[in-house]
Amino acid sequence: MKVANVSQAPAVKLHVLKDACAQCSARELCLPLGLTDEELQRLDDLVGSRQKLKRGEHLYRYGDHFSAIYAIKVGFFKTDVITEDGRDHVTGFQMNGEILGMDGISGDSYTCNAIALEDSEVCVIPFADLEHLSTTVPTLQRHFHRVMSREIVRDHGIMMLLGTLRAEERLVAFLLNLSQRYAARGYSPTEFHLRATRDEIGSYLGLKLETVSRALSQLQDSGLILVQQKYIRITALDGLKKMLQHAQAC
Amino acid sequence: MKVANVSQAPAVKLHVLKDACAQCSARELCLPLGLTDEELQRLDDLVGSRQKLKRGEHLYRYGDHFSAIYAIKVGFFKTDVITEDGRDHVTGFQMNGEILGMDGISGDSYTCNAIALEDSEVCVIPFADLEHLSTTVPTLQRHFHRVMSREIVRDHGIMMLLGTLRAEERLVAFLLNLSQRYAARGYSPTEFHLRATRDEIGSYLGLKLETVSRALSQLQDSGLILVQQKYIRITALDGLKKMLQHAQAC
DNA sequence: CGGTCTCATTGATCTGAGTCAACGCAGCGA
DNA sequence: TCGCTGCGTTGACTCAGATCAATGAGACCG
Repeated sequence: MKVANVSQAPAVKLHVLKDACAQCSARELCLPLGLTDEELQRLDDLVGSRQKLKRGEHLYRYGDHFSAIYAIKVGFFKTDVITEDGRDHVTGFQMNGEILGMDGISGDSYTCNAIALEDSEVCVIPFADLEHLSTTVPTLQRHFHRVMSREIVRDHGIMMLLGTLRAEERLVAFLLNLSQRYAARGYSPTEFHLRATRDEIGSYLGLKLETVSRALSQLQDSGLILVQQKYIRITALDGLKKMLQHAQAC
Repeated sequence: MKVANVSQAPAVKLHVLKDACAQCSARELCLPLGLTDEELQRLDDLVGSRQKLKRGEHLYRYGDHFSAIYAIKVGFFKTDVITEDGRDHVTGFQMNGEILGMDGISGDSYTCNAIALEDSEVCVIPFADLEHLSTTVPTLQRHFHRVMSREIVRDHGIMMLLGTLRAEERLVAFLLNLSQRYAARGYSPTEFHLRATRDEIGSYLGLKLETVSRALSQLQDSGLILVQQKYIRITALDGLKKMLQHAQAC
């Protein structure tokens, strides 16, 4: 019995390593950018555990005690905030290689809900450990700061979108953003499945679900995209991009 | 000549210290929270210099090379982004004790413009030095992460505002936010001068300047505030707060 | 396989905010 | 002092997107 356990231990360990940062397909987009093998190993050790979520499950909720950030290994998430008067608003959609939970750092509790929109898996990164490790691995520290900063820049972009674009333009910006992120992951930039409902997309873009539906239909009628429920195919990528560049003409 | 310089040096140094973090009125809101005297001294050394700006001057521009973040010592700023099609959008207003420039970390260049809305003074914090110091002062590292996270949370709040609130509610949220920030600085929470024009406020809130003007007039007619150009006096703070809580009833 | 549930589409109507335009006011410089 | 300029206010009209309502399309399940 004991012997069997010991002999199996290395196999288990090997399995863990196979899933770890060094082999992760999301690696390039996640934290471990430009680390040496040795540093990478230390990051592997840092990642406490992986966590699987079924579609619809919460990764964390508003008010939960903050102790970790999460790197999405596979899957698709949304984050939303609930206002005091009950309305909710989707603040973002996150896909593999992206980091969730940085909103929790400032007040030691999460300020939004993170919900899996499909079966997903995340790497749990205990935040205290990350801070500790980054004092001795400057590359990691630097990269983490970049990740947080990128989140700020991204949010500014959304604020701009919400503040200045019209309904159809918002949809176009949303689709182009997805396209570009899928491309960065080696997926098709012109063909993908929306994981979110029209309602969730509308909430994110500051529109009603009917408006989202109409805008999609209109883009289809213009011959720029093809829509079948959640399946989207971009048939004129340049056409979409031009819509944003010439937006002021309207 | 030489002797004179030498004898003056300490006096200058003293003057610098008088302005430094330990004595700064913005201290509590800025970076040096909960540092020991010795750590505070090291932060003082870190702050490379102070920089004065006249009203209307840029602290930095979109595309400028990033090398420092800025702590506002006195004054009031706005940040804005310009879209590819020429429209611009105000992403935030910053006051003393707040940090500017974190958008520049991710891409080594600033992604927005920071403009003084009144004569201002900032502390220049070379970012490389900050990162270096924070590897040996955990409190500083922690606090900096909190500051970045708070920026993310704040942005989520604005996204919610832009996505779900109606014009008048946005104005109310804006005024309450200013009120609360002035209160945190020991100024009156019910009486202050707007530093921004109606156009800038409108851009920030995703409204046109006429709508901002109308909404202010309407709030005044409702007896909640008093408006005289840029001077604002909140006469019913609770009334304003209730407007946001009961917003869904509309 | 029919019933139910969720999500999406489309049409008709309404309305809040945008647009256009006129006017007022304060500050500034000649 | 006057006229200019930038900013703010207010009114009349328009329109993009919200609202209300009906219908359709899958997915799931007993």
